[in-house]
Amino acid sequence: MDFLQGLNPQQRDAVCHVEGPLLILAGAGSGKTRVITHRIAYLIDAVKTPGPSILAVTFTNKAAGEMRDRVAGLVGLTDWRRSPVISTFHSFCVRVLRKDGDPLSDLRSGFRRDFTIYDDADQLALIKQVYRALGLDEKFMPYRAALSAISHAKNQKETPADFHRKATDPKSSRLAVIFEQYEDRLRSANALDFDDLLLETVRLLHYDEATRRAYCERFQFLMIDEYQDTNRVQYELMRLLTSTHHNVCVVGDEDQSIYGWRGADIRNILDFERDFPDAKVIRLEQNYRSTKNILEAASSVVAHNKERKGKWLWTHAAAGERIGLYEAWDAENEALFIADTIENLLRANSQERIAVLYRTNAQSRQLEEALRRYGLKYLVVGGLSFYQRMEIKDALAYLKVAVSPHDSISMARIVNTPARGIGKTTVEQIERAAAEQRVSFWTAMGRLLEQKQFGTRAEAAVGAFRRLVEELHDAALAGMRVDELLRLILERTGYAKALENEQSPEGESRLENLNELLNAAADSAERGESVAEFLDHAALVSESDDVDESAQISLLTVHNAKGLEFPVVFLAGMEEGLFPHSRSRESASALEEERRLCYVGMTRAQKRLYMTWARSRRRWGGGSPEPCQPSRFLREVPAHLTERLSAQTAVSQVDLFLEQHEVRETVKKNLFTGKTYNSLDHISQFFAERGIQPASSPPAAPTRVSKPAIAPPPNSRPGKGELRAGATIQHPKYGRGTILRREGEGENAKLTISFPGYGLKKLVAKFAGLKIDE
DNA sequence: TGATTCTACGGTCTC
DNA sequence: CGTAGAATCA
Repeated sequence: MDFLQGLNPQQRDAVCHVEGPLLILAGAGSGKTRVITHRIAYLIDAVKTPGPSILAVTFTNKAAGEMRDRVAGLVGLTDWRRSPVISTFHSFCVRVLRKDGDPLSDLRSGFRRDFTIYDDADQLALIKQVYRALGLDEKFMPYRAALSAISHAKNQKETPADFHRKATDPKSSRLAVIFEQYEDRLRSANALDFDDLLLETVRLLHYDEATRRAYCERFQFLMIDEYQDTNRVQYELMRLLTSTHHNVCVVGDEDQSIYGWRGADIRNILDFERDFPDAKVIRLEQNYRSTKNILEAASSVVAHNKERKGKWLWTHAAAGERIGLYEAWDAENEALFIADTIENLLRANSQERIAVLYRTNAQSRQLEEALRRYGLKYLVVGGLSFYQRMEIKDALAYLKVAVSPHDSISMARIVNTPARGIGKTTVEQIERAAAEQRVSFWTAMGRLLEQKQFGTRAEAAVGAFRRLVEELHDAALAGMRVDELLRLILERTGYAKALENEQSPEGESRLENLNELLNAAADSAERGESVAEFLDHAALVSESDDVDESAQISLLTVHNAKGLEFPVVFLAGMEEGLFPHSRSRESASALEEERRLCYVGMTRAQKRLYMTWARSRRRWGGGSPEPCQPSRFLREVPAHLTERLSAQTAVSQVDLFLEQHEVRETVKKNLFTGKTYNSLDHISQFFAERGIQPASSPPAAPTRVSKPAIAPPPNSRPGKGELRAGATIQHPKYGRGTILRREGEGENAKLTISFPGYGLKKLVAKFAGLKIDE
């Protein structure tokens, strides 16, 4: 097969370049992925490079999966042993550490290859624990701010000791203590956070020459996608992996660098030629995606930036329609305009794919409401993802604990879930002991138990819990399949039972989700993966991995839209303070990043681009609307490329005070069941990662959810002299009532009782002081 | 002890 | 408006 067929001269140059460093500056829509995949195929097929000696790194699992599929399609590889390694930075590092991480225990106390990964929810829980231990609350500094300070420090290779040394005021020395405890706790839990995955891999390769040499020899060719978004640590990793050869090809676009706040260092791409003086630079400037007008508008905006290498994209495409500008009265009107326009577009072409992009997730709600009023189906990307759901996090926490009982964050999550009588005081007691003795929660719990430090009630509860964890841990050690282990967990912990007993639509939905997780676990086990591997996958899925491009109408943040394209794009909320965001106003470089973000948004559009703004917008629910100024980015679009739009008649006709409430309710409900309804499909797809090409996904499911019926109370079975369902009782305050439901046994049983005139009450038998009516 | 209600507070993007 | 933590109640 000829991999050069259908490529333009620059693309062809890039594909044929074999030895030595290569920088590809690939403008938006210039066929970047095509070049990367063809180059890999070329290396394998024409240069006869063995697949496994090629490493290609991307930022998202989705991008990696797509690339794998496309390469496989080009060279017809079905045997994974001959395939190139295509993965994300994070997955790659996890693989290295799990396989060859042993020497790291010299550098990091307590490190073992069976470490757990802390995702950002875990990190948040961890920092909260640290705060609590130090008697701090968010008034000192928001959790997120502390985490981001720590993350930045780590990425600069700063230690808590450095922080202490630099600390001049009480606040920064307090922060140093937080940092120190955070790190301590990670170590005693044998856990690595996202930063650590990269950082420790770098330290390992730096420290252990044999390992480094092995990896350098194995990977003769290294390719890095989205190079403009790499941070300093990723850069170092790249340098280490190319320390014996310089066969590194990086692909990026400085105009699309939008992750500076996350530590991406734009210098990495700006300075590549200085780092590798013999680098060849290829510019891909022909755009194959957008119309001339859209391309020119976007280029004009980004041209206002100073920090760039400078390139000007061109296209053979026709001018196309002009950029539609709409000025709305308020945010609601803006949303209705968008919904109305979409309806018209769909009437003209029912197959049209449309995206509504916005700066902040909070904007999605109003847009959702408007689309619902029009009865339009849509898909929100990046809401609550499958793995962030409570029941899924709980189940995964149990799995993590089964694998590694020292994982204190997971332990804290499940120690009393479902409720088993280990209350706040007991948990605090154990946590205090753990912090004092610098051991894990699990170890501390065992010690306290042996020293008989608990009261009788707590002792029984903790003892039972310990036996439960031991049982699960033994099962995990014995190599039980992950789906069986999960089933065991759900059964032995009473988790599934508790949900069944709820008899509520919500409980049912949670059970369904857990079933879905079981399916994924079964698939994973079928592929011969261990429990730990299953957990690694779960930790490394990201929001943007479940973007479903086949959905007709997508709502997503501009950040999430990176790498995607849509025939029609709306950019909503183009206002000063929102886009560019108010947080970026002080710094020139932050403002440039906002501008690049705007550029990314605009260049997602193929045929038609709309930009809208509202003259007033309320910051949140109850507050009063605040006046807004149009975004400066709107002024940076040359006037001759735009057309002003006015509201369609339909918009003013929509009058919905009555409907509004209902719509709100529906949206709310949907937050629970429907918002990411597609991620259920995607989870199995994700776990099938290396597997078969997924069948093209069906269009988005209808989002008009029917209200779930309230479950009727279970049949009453009258019993004599007992607090049974159906019994009639007397309450000191509420008088006569009927027991509808009973949960649990003995004096701790919870009773749901209907009192005429007072409604339903949930009471605990031993506190309620009930008398049975004869 | 655990569930429910109340209150105070606050907002980017997220591997 | 939504959330998280505190206060309250049974």
